[in-house]
Amino acid sequence: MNRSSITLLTAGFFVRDPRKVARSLLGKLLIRKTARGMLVGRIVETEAYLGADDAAAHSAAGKTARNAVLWGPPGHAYVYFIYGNHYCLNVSCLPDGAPGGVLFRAVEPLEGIEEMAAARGVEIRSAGDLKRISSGPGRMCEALAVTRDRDNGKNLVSSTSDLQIAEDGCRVKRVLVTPRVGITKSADQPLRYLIAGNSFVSR
DNA sequence: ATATCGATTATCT
DNA sequence: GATAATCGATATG
Repeated sequence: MNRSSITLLTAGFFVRDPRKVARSLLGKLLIRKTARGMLVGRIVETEAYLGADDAAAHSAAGKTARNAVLWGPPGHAYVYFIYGNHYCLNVSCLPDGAPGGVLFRAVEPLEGIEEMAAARGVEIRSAGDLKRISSGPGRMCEALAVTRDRDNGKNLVSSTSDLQIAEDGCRVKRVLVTPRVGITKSADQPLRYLIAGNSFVSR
């Protein structure tokens, strides 16, 4: 990570098909600013959820109070609570008024690793323990202290936001595409994107 | 190593 | 009342 050349993504980055956004987000940075410093992870795994023709998307059944952010302006956080235990973070895609999003499934911890491990209750005794910090949507949210109350609807490409998506010039060599994880509807579609060979992806 | 299961609650039928 | 874009623990090979 080249710290001197970190730049925020623009809202325009997200005015595209979620499949394009999901693929393009690989290698980008997810940043949480805290009073104690920055938490930074490199995005290594995403899933696209299409507004239309995607039974697995939360937007499939229409706009509700829960999923309204998916219809809102691009580059905003859609956070939902699942299985009575976990939060999951998405970013809204497509122009204001059109539903669509990308789920963040895993990041590779880069900075603030001690803080993130502590938030997860993970003790770092070996290199392998690093992989348990943020390899999975629920784990990643816990590591970055992402919750619905705090972050749902937040602009992720605003310089004043404490949760941001940025880039540092990192180039991803090869991308793997597989079916999405944990869904029952439209489970066969290849809409999960991950950096080939990266060991910080989920399961 | 993989398989199965319980936790726990917002949301929708 | 059923389900869910998950995780961690436990059981078994």
